[in-house]
Amino acid sequence: MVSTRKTFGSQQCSIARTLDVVGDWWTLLVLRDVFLGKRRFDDLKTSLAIATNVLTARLKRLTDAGILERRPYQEHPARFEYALTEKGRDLYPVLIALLQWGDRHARNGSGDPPPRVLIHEACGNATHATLTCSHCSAEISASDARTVARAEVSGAVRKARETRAPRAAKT
Amino acid sequence: MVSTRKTFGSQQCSIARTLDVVGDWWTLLVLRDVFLGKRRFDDLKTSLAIATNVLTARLKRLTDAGILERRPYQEHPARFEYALTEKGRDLYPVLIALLQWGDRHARNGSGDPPPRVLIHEACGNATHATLTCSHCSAEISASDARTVARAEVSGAVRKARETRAPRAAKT
DNA sequence: CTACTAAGTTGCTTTTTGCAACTCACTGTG
DNA sequence: CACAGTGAGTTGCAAAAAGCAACTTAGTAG
Repeated sequence: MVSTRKTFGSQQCSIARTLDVVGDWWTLLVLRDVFLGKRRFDDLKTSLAIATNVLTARLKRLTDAGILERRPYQEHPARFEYALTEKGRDLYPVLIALLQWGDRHARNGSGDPPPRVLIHEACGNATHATLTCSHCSAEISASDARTVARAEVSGAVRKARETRAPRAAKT
Repeated sequence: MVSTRKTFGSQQCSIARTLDVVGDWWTLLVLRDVFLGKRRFDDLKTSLAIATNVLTARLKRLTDAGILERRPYQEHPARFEYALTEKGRDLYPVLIALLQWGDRHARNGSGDPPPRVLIHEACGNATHATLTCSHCSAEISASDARTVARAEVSGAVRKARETRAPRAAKT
């Protein structure tokens, strides 16, 4: 069917499972457009220059996955729009992370400034989003975080508490 | 050519350009493993159960893109390892965002707890990373942020400052 | 009744994957 | 040095997706 050539979904890894739902060429771009407010088939089709069958398949997958909700916005010629569910809205950080990496590292050769700027309306500023620790509010980077298997958790936390930054041993 | 069926790279959008480099089935999983400390061809191959030619292609693309650096770790049988460059390390937020979404929303049916837990070594806690505004340090969510074209920036910021949350008009 | 639009389907061609088998360079062992 | 062994790939081929264009269905506007 549409899905998994190698079923990432069954892997024991949340990243793999996320990619299983959302990790192909078009899906994240469709979501980008939905976050930008495009919710209709034709808007998406035009904006993405995507083949209709592919768009159909993506919307179906996203709807099946509970990321989008398909609902009619008019009865008689039965027209539908696709809105983000909460599950879908939770993908925002992923999009923002991609956006910011692109802004910093994927200027298309010509050194243009990034075409879109992130505005945080709550505070009214053009902003730059950072990933911060829910505990200490410091920015998290690859060098001071790591993931450990759940089973090792208590030990790992204890270890980190004792020795403060053991720089992840080998891994 | 390895590349782009529909050249996202040329699009005026940082998300599209990022996905152009990193947005296919395997690439992010390869990076996940590199972040977990796997740096050798065979480790990656085994861990991902990926076909060698596909892995070769991915590593080459990532290396060409400046995300990984290929360097010899021994001379005589000329063996190489792949290390993250700074550009590569900057993809960490993307992986974390995917990880957390998966933890919350892509439990594989069985309701298992997420298999890996994020530890912030600087503070020693199992943590949950949030996206926060570099200005006001508040958490950023889809509903209180939006992106605007660079050209409109000064106006948009001014508007947001004045009216605090105009909910992104139409787009 | 004709033209037109939104939202898809269907069918067919071109690309990409996935897989297995093969090469190449070197190692360590006797 | 002959010989099995290993890491890092290539090459070739069958199968799966993606791209493209034409067709359908349902309803509106004139």
